[in-house]
Amino acid sequence: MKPVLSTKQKQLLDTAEMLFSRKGFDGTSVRDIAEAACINTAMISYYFGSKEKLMEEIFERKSLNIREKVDKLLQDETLDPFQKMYSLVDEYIDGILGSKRFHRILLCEQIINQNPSIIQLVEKMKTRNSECINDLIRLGQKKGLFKKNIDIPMMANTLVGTVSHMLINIDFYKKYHHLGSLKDDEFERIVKKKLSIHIKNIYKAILTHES
Amino acid sequence: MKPVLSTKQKQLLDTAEMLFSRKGFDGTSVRDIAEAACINTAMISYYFGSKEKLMEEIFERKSLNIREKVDKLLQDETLDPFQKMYSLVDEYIDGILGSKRFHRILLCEQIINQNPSIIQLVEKMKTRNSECINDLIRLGQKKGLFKKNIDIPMMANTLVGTVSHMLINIDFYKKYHHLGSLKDDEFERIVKKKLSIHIKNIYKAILTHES
DNA sequence: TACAATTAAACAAACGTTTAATTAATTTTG
DNA sequence: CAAAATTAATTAAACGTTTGTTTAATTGTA
Repeated sequence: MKPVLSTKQKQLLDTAEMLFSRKGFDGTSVRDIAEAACINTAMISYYFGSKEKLMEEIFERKSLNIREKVDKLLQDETLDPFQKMYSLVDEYIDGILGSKRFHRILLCEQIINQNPSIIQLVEKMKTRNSECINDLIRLGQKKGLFKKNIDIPMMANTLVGTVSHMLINIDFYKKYHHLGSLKDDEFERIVKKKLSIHIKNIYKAILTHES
Repeated sequence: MKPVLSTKQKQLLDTAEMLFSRKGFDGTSVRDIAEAACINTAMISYYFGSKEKLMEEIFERKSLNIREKVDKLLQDETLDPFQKMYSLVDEYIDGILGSKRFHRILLCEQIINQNPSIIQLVEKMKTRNSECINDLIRLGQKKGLFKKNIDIPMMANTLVGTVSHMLINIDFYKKYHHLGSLKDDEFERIVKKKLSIHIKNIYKAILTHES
């Protein structure tokens, strides 16, 4: 487990995450971060070693890991395979929209692969999360409820792709539905609900209908 | 119409696009670009005015605009609304996967909004392309083939999100399906085909089934 | 007294852009 | 048509900033 951080360290990580998500890693200077956090610039190297390692720290602390929750889902005998898949969908929606700033950074960082430690971390995360969907789908297939020949990474792709793209287009979405007057948390609730229904419909169709 | 470019100008734009898509705008220096293109650094300012304007030039020349093609689709009376939607899906797949480098830059740039001209350009592109899907869906609804109450931006979101996320995860996808030995163009053909079938299935389900 | 936290200043390197000089290409002129 | 004049293309060097990091001195705390 990662060591506990001081108030100032948390403040730096949080400010850095905020700036990285808005201006990108290379578009944010250590002076930007320090100034926004009202902390001396030298403290970043003092605490984390370097700007790169600060970024790694963010990734290590924020990576979405749903393995534990899926294990519980797999064992839960009160839920049928569909309900389990639906729970997974909601886990992803909550996980991604619940930490928008990190997942915006993640999106950029997946394209601009530079830091080897981060590449490795993301790769591991992808593999684990991919296995989760895999396990749940295999279960449904074993019970004869899901059809065979399902392109599992394509399923994952649509789930993460749809939610991630909402992250990018959320302002456009707000405008289109004339929801500008809504409070942020209320709008967020609606978006999550809409995404949830939408993706569950898709999953149901793909998992059952013959093509 | 944009003026014709010299060989060197095209070379610089192409090299810049390649580097921006791999290292990001801020992660790429003008010296990087010039060196990779074997052209003197000063030529970038000489030709384009600045690094920023070079980026704008890339966007102006590569932006995906499917309005024309959709207009033709709308008028084509040999196709039913489903076939028209399916054509749109393939247009997006070809458009995005056909210029991967630009669309990787676009993904990053949508998150890291900095350059006002590019924000405006992307906004316009989104609106136009969104209207296209809108028109096609309204047509199907008018003919009584598509169900009512379709969340159109959510449809667009799934289309673009799924294809864009493939752009990010294409190596992972290749590995998963053990297609590493395939030639690039052959693999690309397969991915496009798989995406096409997958998204058309989704669209068919959403456009017809009652939820 | 010792150790941790914090600071302002300094560091070399890299950044985007401009300059002034030179070479290449084109146009004008006799 | 060739020489001269003009414009365009290209170059190496320099410009002033900004970059991430380190230093050495100072303050706070146990």
